[in-house]
Amino acid sequence: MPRPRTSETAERIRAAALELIAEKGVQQASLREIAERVGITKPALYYHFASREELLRGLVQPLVDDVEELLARLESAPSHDAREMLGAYFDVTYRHRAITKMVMQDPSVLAHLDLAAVVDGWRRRIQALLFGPAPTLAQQTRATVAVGGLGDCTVMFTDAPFDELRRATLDAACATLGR
Amino acid sequence: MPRPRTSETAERIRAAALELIAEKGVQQASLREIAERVGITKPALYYHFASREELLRGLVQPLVDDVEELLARLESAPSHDAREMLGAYFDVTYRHRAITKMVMQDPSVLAHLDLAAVVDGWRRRIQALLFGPAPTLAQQTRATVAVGGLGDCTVMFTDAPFDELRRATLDAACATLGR
DNA sequence: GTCTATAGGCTGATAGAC
DNA sequence: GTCTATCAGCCTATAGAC
Repeated sequence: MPRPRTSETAERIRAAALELIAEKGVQQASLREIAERVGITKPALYYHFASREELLRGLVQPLVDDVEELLARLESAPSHDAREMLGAYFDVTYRHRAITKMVMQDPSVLAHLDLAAVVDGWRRRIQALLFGPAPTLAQQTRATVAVGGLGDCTVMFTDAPFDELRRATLDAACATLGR
Repeated sequence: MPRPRTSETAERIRAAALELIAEKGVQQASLREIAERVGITKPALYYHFASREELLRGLVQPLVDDVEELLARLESAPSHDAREMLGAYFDVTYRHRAITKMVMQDPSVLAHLDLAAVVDGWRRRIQALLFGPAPTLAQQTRATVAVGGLGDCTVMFTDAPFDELRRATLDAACATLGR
C-alpha cells in the first residue's frame, strides 16, 4: 500500500472548504465552519495549513498551473484554430469548475492571493493568440465576450451534459469571434 | 433655492462607499473606512442609514429600477430587434457602471440583498425576449455569453470612448447571437 | 494530530452627551 | 448631526496539554 503523497485530512479540509465556498462565497467561508464540516476543531486546521491564505492558495493552484501549461503549449505551437484553443480552455475551466466558480463569483480573491496580475496576463496572452500582439478595441471586446462566456457557461449550466454544453458554449464563443 | 430632496451628507457617504467598493470589493469596504473617507465617524453614518445593508441597497436600487423598467418596456412592445434590445441594456449597465462593476466583481452581494432571484429572473426574461419562452441549451448559452459580455465590457474597458465601446461591444454580442 | 483556552483585532451596531 | 465610549460577536492565529 503506497504512502499517500498528501495527508488525507488535508484533502478532506480542501474538499470541505471548496464545498462551503461554493455555497457561501470565499469571504463568508470561515475556518470555523470549514473545521466544523470536517469534524475537527479550528486549531487542528493549522496543523495542516499554515494560514487561511495558504489553504486558499492550494485550492486555486491546480487551476493556475493548468492554465499556465495550456497557454505555454498554445504559444509554442505556431498555427492555431480558434475553436481548438477555446475548446482546450473550456476543458481546463470545466475540469476545475468548482474553483472556476469560486473565482468567478468573487474575483477579489485573486487580488488577495497576488494573482490579479497573473490572470490579467492570461487575458492579454489569449487575445494575442486570437488576434496578434496589438488587438483593436473591437477585437478585445470579442475576445473578452468569448472567453468570459466560456467561464460563465461552465459555472452556470452545471446540470447540462458535458458534451452538449461544450458544443453549445464553443458554438457561441466562436460565433462571437466571427469564425 | 430648492431644498435638496436627499441629504448632501448621505450623498457623500454613498459616493465614498461606491469609491471604496470599487477599490476593494464590497465585503472589504467597512463602515469605518467609508466614514473615514467622508471625514466623519462611524456612528454618524447611522444617522443617515439604518444599517450597512440599507446603505448597500440604496446603492444598487437605481440599477435595479432601471433594468426593471427597461425589461417591462421591452416586454410590452411586441416586435424587437436584438441589437436594439442589447443596446438599451448596455446603456443601462453603462450609466450605472460603478454599481455594475460592484455587482459583477462580487455577485454574492445580490444574494445578501435578496436580489438573487430578481437577477435570475432578468436572465430568463432576456432569454425569452431573444429566443422565446423555452430556449434550447444552445440558445441559452448564446444569450448568456452575449449578455454577460455586455456587462464585462462595460466594466473592463473603462478608458475607451463611449461610442466606440458601445459599437464594439454590440458587434460582439450580436455576433454571438448569430444576428 | 487533535484538543482546550485564549490573545488580539476587526466588525456592525447602540447609548447618550453636546 | 456628529461626537466619545462601548458592546457583543465574529474572525485569524497561537500556546501548550495530551
